[in-house]
Amino acid sequence: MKALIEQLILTAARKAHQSGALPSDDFPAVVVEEPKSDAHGDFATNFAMLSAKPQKMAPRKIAQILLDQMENNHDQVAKVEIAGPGFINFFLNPTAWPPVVRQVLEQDETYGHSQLGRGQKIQIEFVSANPTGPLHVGHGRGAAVGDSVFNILKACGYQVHKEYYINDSGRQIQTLGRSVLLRARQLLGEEIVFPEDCYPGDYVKPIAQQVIDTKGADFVRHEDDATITYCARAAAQTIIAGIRDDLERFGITFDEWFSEQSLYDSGRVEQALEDLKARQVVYAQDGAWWFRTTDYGDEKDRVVVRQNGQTTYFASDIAYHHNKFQRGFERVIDVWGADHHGYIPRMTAAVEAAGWRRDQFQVILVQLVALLRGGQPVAMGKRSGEFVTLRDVIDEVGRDAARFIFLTRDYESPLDFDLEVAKQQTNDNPVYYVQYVHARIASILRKAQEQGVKEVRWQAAAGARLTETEEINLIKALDRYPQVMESAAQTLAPHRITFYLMQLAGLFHAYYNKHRVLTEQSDLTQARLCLVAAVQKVIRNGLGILGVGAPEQM
RNA sequence: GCGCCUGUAGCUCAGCUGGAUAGAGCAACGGACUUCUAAUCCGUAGGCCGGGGGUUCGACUCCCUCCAGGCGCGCCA
Repeated sequence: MKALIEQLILTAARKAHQSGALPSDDFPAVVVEEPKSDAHGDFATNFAMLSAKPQKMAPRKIAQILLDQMENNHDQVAKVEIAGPGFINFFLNPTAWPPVVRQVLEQDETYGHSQLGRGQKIQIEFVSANPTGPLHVGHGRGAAVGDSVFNILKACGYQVHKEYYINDSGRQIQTLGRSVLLRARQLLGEEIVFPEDCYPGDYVKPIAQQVIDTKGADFVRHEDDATITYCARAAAQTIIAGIRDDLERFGITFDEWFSEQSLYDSGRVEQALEDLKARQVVYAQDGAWWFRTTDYGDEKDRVVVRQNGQTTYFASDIAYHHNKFQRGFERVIDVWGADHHGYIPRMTAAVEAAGWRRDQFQVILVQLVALLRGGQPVAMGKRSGEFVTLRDVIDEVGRDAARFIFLTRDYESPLDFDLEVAKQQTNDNPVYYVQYVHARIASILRKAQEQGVKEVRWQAAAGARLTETEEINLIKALDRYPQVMESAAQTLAPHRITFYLMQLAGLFHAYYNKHRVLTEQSDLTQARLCLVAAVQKVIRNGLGILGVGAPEQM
């Protein structure tokens, strides 16, 4: 509907220019918005105001010229008027709205999809938690955001690939191996003071037991590199399997699990470093190799190969990101925890130094999550050895509530996740508010069937009976869904879908309480059944984007 | 000290990349179930958009500055 108004304005402007009424053909981008106040019509544009400068004319005068060109030859538009400093307000004919319902019903699960992305290849990487322990709530937020952004981009015609990067190399993993080894020896009765830098969590114990069971007690008595490496690999494997399991339970699967170690094994890290050397952006100093990231806006240069010859984490990350682009992705999106924001400049440098544009690399910085129970903070952190895992949260509050809550906030703002609130089935916890709409409509449809309604089919004549204010409001909201989706894709903002759904749900509940769908008049009943069926589809589609289920009953 | 994020109703947050009189939920108060699910709805009340400057027809939105909170500033990952 909005597109129609945009066309109307642009056409009028062109005609006005051709007839000489407007001197310039330097038109601003047509921006059509939906005014907050009904008094300002269904749609409004500031086109005339923005044209004031290029046309060297008063905004209201330009508006009048455009109006003259529009005539009133469009049956969807009832009235056009000039208001305030030069807004042009459009009032639509009430009959313009009902056909939207038909469109929703026809497009069904593809309603809201678009070709915005034109098949652009995007890689999105998220979670990528180190395999040194189970996932916590912070990872859950990143997972919910990443997966939802993936869904949005996919729906908007991008070719998206989602990936989990496994940090299965480096010192951290060795530390994990040592932790397992020491735990194993403790299990065998040895008195060992557990070192500060090792992982104290309970999840290490079963892994240690498993090593003892498969390799025997003698194996773990030797603390040599081979033994540690074995323990590390075994632990990482087990933990990754657990992570994968938790994510699946959270409704998330990846197209690819990408191993850091594989970058070393295939020589890609070395290759990436050679590339940087060839491009003369690395230099040797103090026995280490430095990447001149300051050339690309970083505040200091960064080490890629340490004095001791070992590469840094940054080095493999460079290799990984180069690899992403080499695989043909035109855009790369990383979802990181806010505590990693300091790495953006150097990663951007790495992308740019290798010849890609900096705007091809985007980082979604997800702010931290504070876990609460009844308003009181729950102790977190791996070092404390005891923490609430993502799995605990899913088990306690449910997958749908958890995912929805993670997306009820812009990811740029910090989130308090209160377990008590998440369990409550009140409006403090709007997931049920939205799901309830779906269930309610399902119930109406069941009831209709019981009453002998064979099918729900759109018919224009009957559709014209949708004239109640609440019905028009609902249809307008349905009409807006594709735009919300596109704006969510453009700004990578899944929470817009969440808020849209809450608003749509509110409109439906208001309608439901005021009007009956199943009436004595069969054509009116048909029209209303079509309307609510359309609402149900949009709710289902939207919840699907968020990774939340749409129940038939509650 | 420097960088990033945040600051909007008592609380939790939106505000559609600069639009008209700043919105929603919770909490408070008052109402609505013989009806398709009351996990719902209707109404009332609630504001110096952290402070101060600037940009312009117009600023919660953009720029500068100050204040407050969170996070980050390793040859760690």
